[in-house]
Parts: sequence; structure tokens; C-alpha cells
Amino acid sequence: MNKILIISGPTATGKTDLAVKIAATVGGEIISADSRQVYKGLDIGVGKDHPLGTPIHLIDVVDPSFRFSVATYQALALQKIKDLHRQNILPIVVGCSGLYIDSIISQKYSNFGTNKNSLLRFFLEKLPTSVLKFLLSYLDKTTYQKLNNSDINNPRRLVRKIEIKLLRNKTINFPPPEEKFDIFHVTLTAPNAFLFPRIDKRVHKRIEIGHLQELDTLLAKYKWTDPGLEVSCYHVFQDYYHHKINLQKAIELWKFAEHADARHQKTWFKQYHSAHVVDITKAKNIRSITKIIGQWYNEINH
RNA sequence: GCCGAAGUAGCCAAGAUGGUCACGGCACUGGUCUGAAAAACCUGGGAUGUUGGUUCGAGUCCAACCUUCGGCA
Repeated sequence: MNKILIISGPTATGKTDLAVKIAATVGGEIISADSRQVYKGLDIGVGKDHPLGTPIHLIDVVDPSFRFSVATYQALALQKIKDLHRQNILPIVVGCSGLYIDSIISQKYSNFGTNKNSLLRFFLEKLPTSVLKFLLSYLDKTTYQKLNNSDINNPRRLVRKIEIKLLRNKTINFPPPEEKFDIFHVTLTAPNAFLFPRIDKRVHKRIEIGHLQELDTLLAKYKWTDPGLEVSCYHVFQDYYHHKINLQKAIELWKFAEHADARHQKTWFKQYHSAHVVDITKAKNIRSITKIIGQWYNEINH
């Protein structure tokens, strides 16, 4: 077995439903590719309402006070894929975190060579973007000149590039994944006019089923600045808790944040030209892709 | 009905004494992407309530009308 089924797409397109259905028919297991569901205790807000029965891996792996990263994700996911393959079980990678999915399927992330350095970041983060630009252009002119207009104004990326330049030689590169996977990539999509109302409805539902109580529970243990609480679905309520905005406004901000997420996720997934794009607004599309996946799964070599 | 205040994009909102057809923020749009990625950053379109008047020139002054809010009745 060397097959991997990827189901990607923006939030609220029904990825999990499709994955669970396929997992049930072929006996697969799900590997989540969601940068927020890795946190324990974030349940309602991030939609951890998974049906029981199908194993879902890589959710609830770290404490919300922990800073997770794509490098950790890659290591865990590749290990899990290996385990499943050994048991002849189809791994179904499901999620909307494009970078996380990319870290599994793209050769360009064959190693995340340079570890992050909290101390260095602590200092660099205090500097204005203009100084970071200057620093990088001084340390690594080649890299600097290759930056596009978006990256060159992005302090986080500048900090990371400086970090790589300064620490590259002191770290060991871990080897690229040795396996070549047989990947079938489905990416679900829908027009914003369809997706946004669906997102809004889901937000209201989450409020109803106790999102704010969940946030209370989290706040009893964690700070607003902890990585888990920086996730937008909780973060938008910070001003509400401090009586700066009313509940209605906070809920509106949550919706807006989800809309933006969906847009960015759609943009990301457009890059996979070989992926099977499925517009979920047509039921027959889902049926036909399910069938095609079945055929792919039953091809020899597994 | 009377008095007062206000009317700038879907929402909030800047614009001393009239002078590059208008600052921003949110939303909406399209992007960027090698250890925070639902992050961070870049990009685009859209507006002076209506009708007249004064003036070389009005979002800015005047009038009427319309609408909204507050007060009085």
C-alpha cells in the first residue's frame, strides 16, 4: 500500500462527511490536516464534531499553550501514514490547512532544516519591518532580492528568513520522505455566495451549542495570548470579554474571519492543477467523485 | 405641527477659514506562501441624500425638498 487520498478544500465544504463515507467503504482512516484541531480543548469553536466510528488522527495532539508548527505536523503525519500503510489501511488526509497538506505531498518541503529559535524571535519581533528588511538584505542579499511585494512587507516571514540565515549551519537536516506515494487529491469548492451563508449558519449553531462556555473553560486555564486562543474563533471574543464590543458584533467578526479564511483557503488550493476539483453545490459531482475514488483505490498495487 | 442636530461606498468614518472629483478602518475581491498558515502580508473596485443657487471653482456657503435622530407639543 502506498496510496494516500487527500481531501482538501475551504471550510464548510463537507470534507469530513465525504472522508468518513469513503473511509467506511474502503476501511480507511482519517488524518486531519487542520492547524487548529491539533489543540486539545478546542472543540466547538473549531468544529471537532466528528462522527464516532472512523478513527481520526492528529487531532488533540498538543496543549493550547503550546506553539505547534508545520514541521511537527509533517513528522507526525508521515509517521502515521507509514503506520497505516504497513497495516494496509488507506490514509485519508482531510483538512483545510494548505501548508500542512503541502508538507506531505510536495517535495519542496522535503526538510524543514532550521529549527525555530524562540530567543532570536523574541528580539527580532520587536523590530519594525523596515529594520527587518535592512537586516535581511544585509545578511542574505540573494534571498532578499527574490522576495515579492507581499513577502517583503511581512515581518513574520522576514524574521523566519533571518533565522534561517543565522542558524542554518547549526542544525541537522532530516532526510526527505523516502516513499513515493500514489496520491489522489480531491479538492472541494463552492461559490462564496453558497459558502458564506453556510458558514454563518454554522457559527450561530456553535454559539448555541456552547461555544462561549467552552471559551470560559479555556480561559480558566489559558491566557488570551496562548497559541490555542489566538485562533480566530476565540480571539474575536476578546474585546467582547473586555466589554469593548457587544456579543452581536463579536459574532459578526467571527463570521468575517471565517469568510476570509475560506477565501484564502480557496486561493491556496487553486495551485494544485492535478487535483480533482469538485463543486459541492451539485450532488451528482459528489457521487461521481466517490465512484472515481473507488476505482482508484481498487487499482492493483495496494 | 414646531424647534434643534445630522445626512460622505454595505457598515463605521476623516475632511479648519470653499481650491489636486475625497484620509482611514471593517466588509467584499483577487493574490503571496519552505517550522505561528484559520498566521502574517500584498492587491483591486466602490461614495459626497435630491434639486436648484452663489462662485472661475462646493462634500465644504445659501434655499427648497426628502430622510433619520433628539426635544417640545
